[in-house]
Amino acid sequence: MKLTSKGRYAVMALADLARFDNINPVSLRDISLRQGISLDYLEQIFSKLRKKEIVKSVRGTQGGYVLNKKSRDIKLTNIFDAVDEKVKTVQCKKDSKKGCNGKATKCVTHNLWDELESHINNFFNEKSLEDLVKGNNERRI
Amino acid sequence: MKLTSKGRYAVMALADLARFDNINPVSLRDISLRQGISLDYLEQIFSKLRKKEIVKSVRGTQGGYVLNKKSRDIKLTNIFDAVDEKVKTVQCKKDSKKGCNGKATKCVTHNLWDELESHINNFFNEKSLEDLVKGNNERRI
DNA sequence: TAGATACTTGACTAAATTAGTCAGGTTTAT
DNA sequence: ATAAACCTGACTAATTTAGTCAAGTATCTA
Repeated sequence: MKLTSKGRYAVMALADLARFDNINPVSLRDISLRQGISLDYLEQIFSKLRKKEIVKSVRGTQGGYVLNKKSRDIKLTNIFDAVDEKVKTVQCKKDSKKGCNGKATKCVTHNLWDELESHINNFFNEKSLEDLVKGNNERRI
Repeated sequence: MKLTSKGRYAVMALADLARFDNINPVSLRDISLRQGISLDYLEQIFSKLRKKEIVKSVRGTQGGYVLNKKSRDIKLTNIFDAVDEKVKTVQCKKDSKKGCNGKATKCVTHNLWDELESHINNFFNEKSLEDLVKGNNERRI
């Protein structure tokens, strides 16, 4: 199971976007400066977010990105999903179709990871971008 | 945040041990065969489990490993801890001592990861080896 | 006491992943 | 026109993982 910087950056960037996009699009350059994330890396991340319709892009001068949904409707699950940040546990090898590791039965840990996975997913399903921005007033415009 | 095969193997191996150690020590060779885990890798893992006093070793012919505590008293947290399987979220860079990424304030995601971390740790603190073995009757002696 | 079994330790490594960088575009407001 | 900003794909250094390999030491049993 992994949760890496890419996921964190995506959340940070979107939280930034949620606070600063009122009317005008927000440029990645601004986000890069404010959040201290490499511009090139942000571009990769936003490319994925756009494909999943979490943000919209506006090209050209004065362009940038805008949220494509209300921040309350963007759950962390959606974000992680978009950037391929899979919250998945280690899989048992499925040599046979019957059980784990080629055995006839499920391995002892099988249900455990399933349980954990739902546990974590529940957590991320509940949290929206709005929750994050509201709950944490870093705001200092 | 990571949860890799090492942690899963440790749990599988200990669950195996919990079921088969009645009087006699269980050899890693047996565990290796039953669970399909490389013997050499198991040795690394058990070396760590022994140092944390989760198992005891018995050398020589007919030797092997024995649980050092009751399976009800071995929590998954203890196991992961022993094999350096840290359930920790991505850290913010602490350039300054004040906040994240050298900023004066905490980053938006800071509390989020803390929350998630406790969420997961709670889960692992509750589960004991006994729970696993009981709940999942792969037993087919 | 010889030999086999099994633990013990440390060094090494191939493959995968991460967290980016780099280079070269295209679009559009001014 | 030109600069700002999006867009895309290829590349890479560093790290981690999931082991393997080698060379032991301890102890039981014949």
